[in-house]
Amino acid sequence: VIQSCCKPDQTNSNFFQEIVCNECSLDPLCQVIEYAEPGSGVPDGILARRRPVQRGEMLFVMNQPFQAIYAVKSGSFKAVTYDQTGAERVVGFFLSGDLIGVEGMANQTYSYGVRALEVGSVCCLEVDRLAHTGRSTEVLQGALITMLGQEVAMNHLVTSSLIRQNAEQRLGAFILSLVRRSAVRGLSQRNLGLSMSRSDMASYLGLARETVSRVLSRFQNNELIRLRKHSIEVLDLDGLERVSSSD
Amino acid sequence: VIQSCCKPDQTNSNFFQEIVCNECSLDPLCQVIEYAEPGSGVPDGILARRRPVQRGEMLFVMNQPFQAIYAVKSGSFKAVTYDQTGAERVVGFFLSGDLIGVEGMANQTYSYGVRALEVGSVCCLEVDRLAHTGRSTEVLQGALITMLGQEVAMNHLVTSSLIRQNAEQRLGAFILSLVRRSAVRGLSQRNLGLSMSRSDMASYLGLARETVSRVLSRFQNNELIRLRKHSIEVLDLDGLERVSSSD
DNA sequence: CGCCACTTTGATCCATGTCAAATGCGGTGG
DNA sequence: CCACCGCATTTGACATGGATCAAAGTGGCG
Repeated sequence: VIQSCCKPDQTNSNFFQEIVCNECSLDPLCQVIEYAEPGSGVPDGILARRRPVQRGEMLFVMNQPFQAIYAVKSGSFKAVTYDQTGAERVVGFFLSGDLIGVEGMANQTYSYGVRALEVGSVCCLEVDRLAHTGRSTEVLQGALITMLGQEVAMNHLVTSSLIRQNAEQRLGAFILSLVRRSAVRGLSQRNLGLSMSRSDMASYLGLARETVSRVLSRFQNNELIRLRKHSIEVLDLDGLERVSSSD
Repeated sequence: VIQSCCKPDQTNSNFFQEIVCNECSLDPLCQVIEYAEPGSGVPDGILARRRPVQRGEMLFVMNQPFQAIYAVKSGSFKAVTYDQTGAERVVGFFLSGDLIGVEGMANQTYSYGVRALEVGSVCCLEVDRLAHTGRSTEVLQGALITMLGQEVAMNHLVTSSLIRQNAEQRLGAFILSLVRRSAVRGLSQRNLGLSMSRSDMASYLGLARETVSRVLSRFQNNELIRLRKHSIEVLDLDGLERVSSSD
């Protein structure tokens, strides 16, 4: 029997709430794998397997040769590159159900590194081995093209809006994107885990740490959100939409 | 005989310098087509054909169903989206040899419109018909994945740097990107055609028109470039690299 | 309990957006 | 060929959002 991400390795006990497979971005690929012909020479348990990760652990580093794509089952991650001075630049966050590393497949190299923001677990699909599974390749490629295309389309939007938004709009939109991603996964839309530091958010949004802090405080004063230690409670969705989209 | 972009339709006389096929981004796909089996049922001249475009003409509009990918043979184009107020937002430029519309393939919809900045010509590859050419599909998909992956990787870079660069850095990097694209195509690296307006550049870079004007003037005063009517002469490449990368 | 990293808050300065006016350029009609 | 008009570009003056520097507050962990 082929080991897919839907059949977690029993040795990996995991105490955290995990996203179920049919809400997982990797699922289409897992499906493909399930449908691969028996006897295609694929060793059991190779294609997708669960793996726990520690806080701070790197899934892979920038410029490392491409090996696998990952699906986040629980926890959260940040994608980082480095500027000339060696300072970390956050270029993205990954939450439960997100796919990590898809675009590395094209260049055979990861264009950024990925670090875990908290303990969690991932499903790991070793694509180079998958290439030998026979006729499933075409279907896999189709799925991949769709994912890449969506990423490109989304990126265009994100880029072109981020660049001309002010600090309130960027942070509002950022929070809303977290809310929406929570909603898609069926999680609470009021309470958002905020596993990344203010510095990470600032780096991602192209703002100074202090500005992030100030704007979040302002949001709280205006009763749009309530700040907690490592989470925020969303009080006024409409209000957030208003500040983030006045464009 | 299959009509590829390498065999321009004689009825389309074109007076402008065109990029040769082996420098064209579409060439890998054209190659695939050449290698498609004879008798595969593909009508002659359908796969890729040359087409002239007028200044201001739209290749396709935003949200239009995906039909074809284009390769720029001559001329230049801008990709545009629209904000809530209906104002145009430039999200990219396409020059000779560039591919247009690749990511539309994934979603079956173009995520932006494309307008010609000057007279020119394109090769037009109608992908939906290509899907019926038989076994070439897998190779085509491979090429497509590579292109999309590169686009995603490049976008990550562009996004994450644009957002935290100041006006000089953005414009310097923009000019350098034009220089590099010229170099790849074997064109002059000193004289750059600047077919887009200052407003287009400003929109693309997320700056005010006035700021673009001021910074270009500053560049000229510092003898980095010389401004012409619709072109710029690059005087000091190293200087440009210096202003654009101090990050 | 105390250290250290992170966050918040305050004060100041500068880059860039905005408004306004001048200049330049291409096209059109006389 | 010239005069005029409209539009793009340039230049100037000013206002302000956010970066930067500085310092105080907060929380986690040994």
